[in-house]
Amino acid sequence: MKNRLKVLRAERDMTQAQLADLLAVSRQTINAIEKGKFDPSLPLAFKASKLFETSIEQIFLFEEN
Amino acid sequence: MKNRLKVLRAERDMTQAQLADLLAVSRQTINAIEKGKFDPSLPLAFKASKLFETSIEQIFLFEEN
DNA sequence: TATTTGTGTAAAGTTTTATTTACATTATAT
DNA sequence: ATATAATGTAAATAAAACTTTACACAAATA
Repeated sequence: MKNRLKVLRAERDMTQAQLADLLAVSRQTINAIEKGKFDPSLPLAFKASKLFETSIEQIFLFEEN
Repeated sequence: MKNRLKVLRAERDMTQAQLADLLAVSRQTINAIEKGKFDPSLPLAFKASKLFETSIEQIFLFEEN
């Protein structure tokens, strides 16, 4: 699963730590998701979509397999 | 998190077991999600959205707290 | 009545997501 | 040049999602 978190952060001049705070997760979690180490939970994906005022589908790109 | 899986199934005359098969999870997982015992993973939410040809947001209703 | 089908649930175990602590590296600023 | 901020990563642990097996119950059906 790819995602646009890094770009969305950059557009808002936001650090991983700031995003982590806003989403109430650890900085390492944000880093791991950005680097594709694992997928966020659905609740976390929803929180990100609300924060960035867009849909989950516009942030996370699902790829089968 | 609420969801419309039961209705989406009913509209298609689909059992929990059939949906589980199509999403490649166990019947108990579908049941647990429908009953709100836990949230699906993001990949599973995506699979459901593709299967029902709609968005994640139209299937799963996020509620803070 | 007996059987089958669909659903609800529970316990034990595995896998995945997320945390905490910690340290290394890169870039920026003083 | 040195300090500071931001990022990458790793190991150990905790929490959540998911599996497997198993059983109970209600409704439909043979």
